Amino acid sequence: MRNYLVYDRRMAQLPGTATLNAWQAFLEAHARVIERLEADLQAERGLPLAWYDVLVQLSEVPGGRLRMTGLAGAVLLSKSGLTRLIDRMNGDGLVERCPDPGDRRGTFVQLTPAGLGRLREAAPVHLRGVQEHFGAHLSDADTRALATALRKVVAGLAGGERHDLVNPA
Amino acid sequence: MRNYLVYDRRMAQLPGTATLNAWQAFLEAHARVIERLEADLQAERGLPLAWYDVLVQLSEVPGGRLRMTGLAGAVLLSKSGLTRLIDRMNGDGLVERCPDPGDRRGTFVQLTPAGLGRLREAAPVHLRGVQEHFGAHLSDADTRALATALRKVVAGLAGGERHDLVNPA
DNA sequence: CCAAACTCGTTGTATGTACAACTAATATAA
DNA sequence: TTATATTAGTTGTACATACAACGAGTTTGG
Repeated sequence: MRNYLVYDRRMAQLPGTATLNAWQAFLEAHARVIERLEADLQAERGLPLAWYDVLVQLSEVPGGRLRMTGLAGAVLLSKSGLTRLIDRMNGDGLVERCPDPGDRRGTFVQLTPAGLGRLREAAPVHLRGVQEHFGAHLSDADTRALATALRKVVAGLAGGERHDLVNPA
Repeated sequence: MRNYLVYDRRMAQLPGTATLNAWQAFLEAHARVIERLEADLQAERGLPLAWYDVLVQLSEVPGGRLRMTGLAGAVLLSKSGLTRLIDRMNGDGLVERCPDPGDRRGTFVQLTPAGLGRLREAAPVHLRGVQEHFGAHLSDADTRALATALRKVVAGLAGGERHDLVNPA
């Protein structure tokens, strides 16, 4: 029986210099770009990046509404984190909570006209920032390579969930 | 007078689809990989990633000591955030505060033997995670392209600080 | 049907982080 | 030399987030 996969994993278990260099650049680029985007959006439109992210997710779905759990997944936040975030955004009138008639446990978060307005104001600032602080420094080839490589990472993580070897499902 | 630079910037002001794809992949990859690394290190060694980062920074400098401000910059934390983090790590005996004899305002953060021990235990877990969740999914070419591209982003940000056009320095 | 198991969202609580104000020490300049 | 400005680090306060426990609603198996 071939067991090269096990062997390969042992060989590949520790990252080499090239991987560590890429990892370090990845961390620093993320921290610095996010910091800049957050500062720009806050300074020019008074909007935290997390709020912008919620507005974008809602605006991209038909009806402008999502369930709490779905939205939490989309913006990479915990359920409780999203509850509080939606509290704050609701306080500012950017979203509303609506009951889900089909499942009375559930709550829809609905983008309001005011929320859409805020998003329309903020989007040019944010997109300019993405270009200025990220895209502008990359050649077309860089951009393609980056997207390709990082999609592999995301796909690999999704497919590489931890398995319980003692009690396999 | 040639003003194509101004023209170019206007043309390039908004990101195209390719840039947005790369940006989205970048965000998702970062969130998912960090989440996994944090969970692994916490589960297997009871060490938050932020603590690990401090230990690494201290271990990489001769004498195992850094000033608070320098360390704050290295781990991308605010001064006050670092004060509290060092409080906690000091409480666990992993670092110590030592006065700087040359500048009595200053404080050195000194890695303790216990801190070095924790780092030595944790490093294999963390490095395995970097390989498993990040490096393993990339070809050599991917890895090189990633490092190259992201270093350009970091360099571009460093050189592209915001200037105050009204009150130039 | 009904009871057990599950799911949805919120709440209590703890942790972590930032900003602004503060104290102490040092550097600068008249 | 002293007054002023600058720098290092800590502290008060507010905000943001996570985890665990919970109540309410829904699904599932018998």
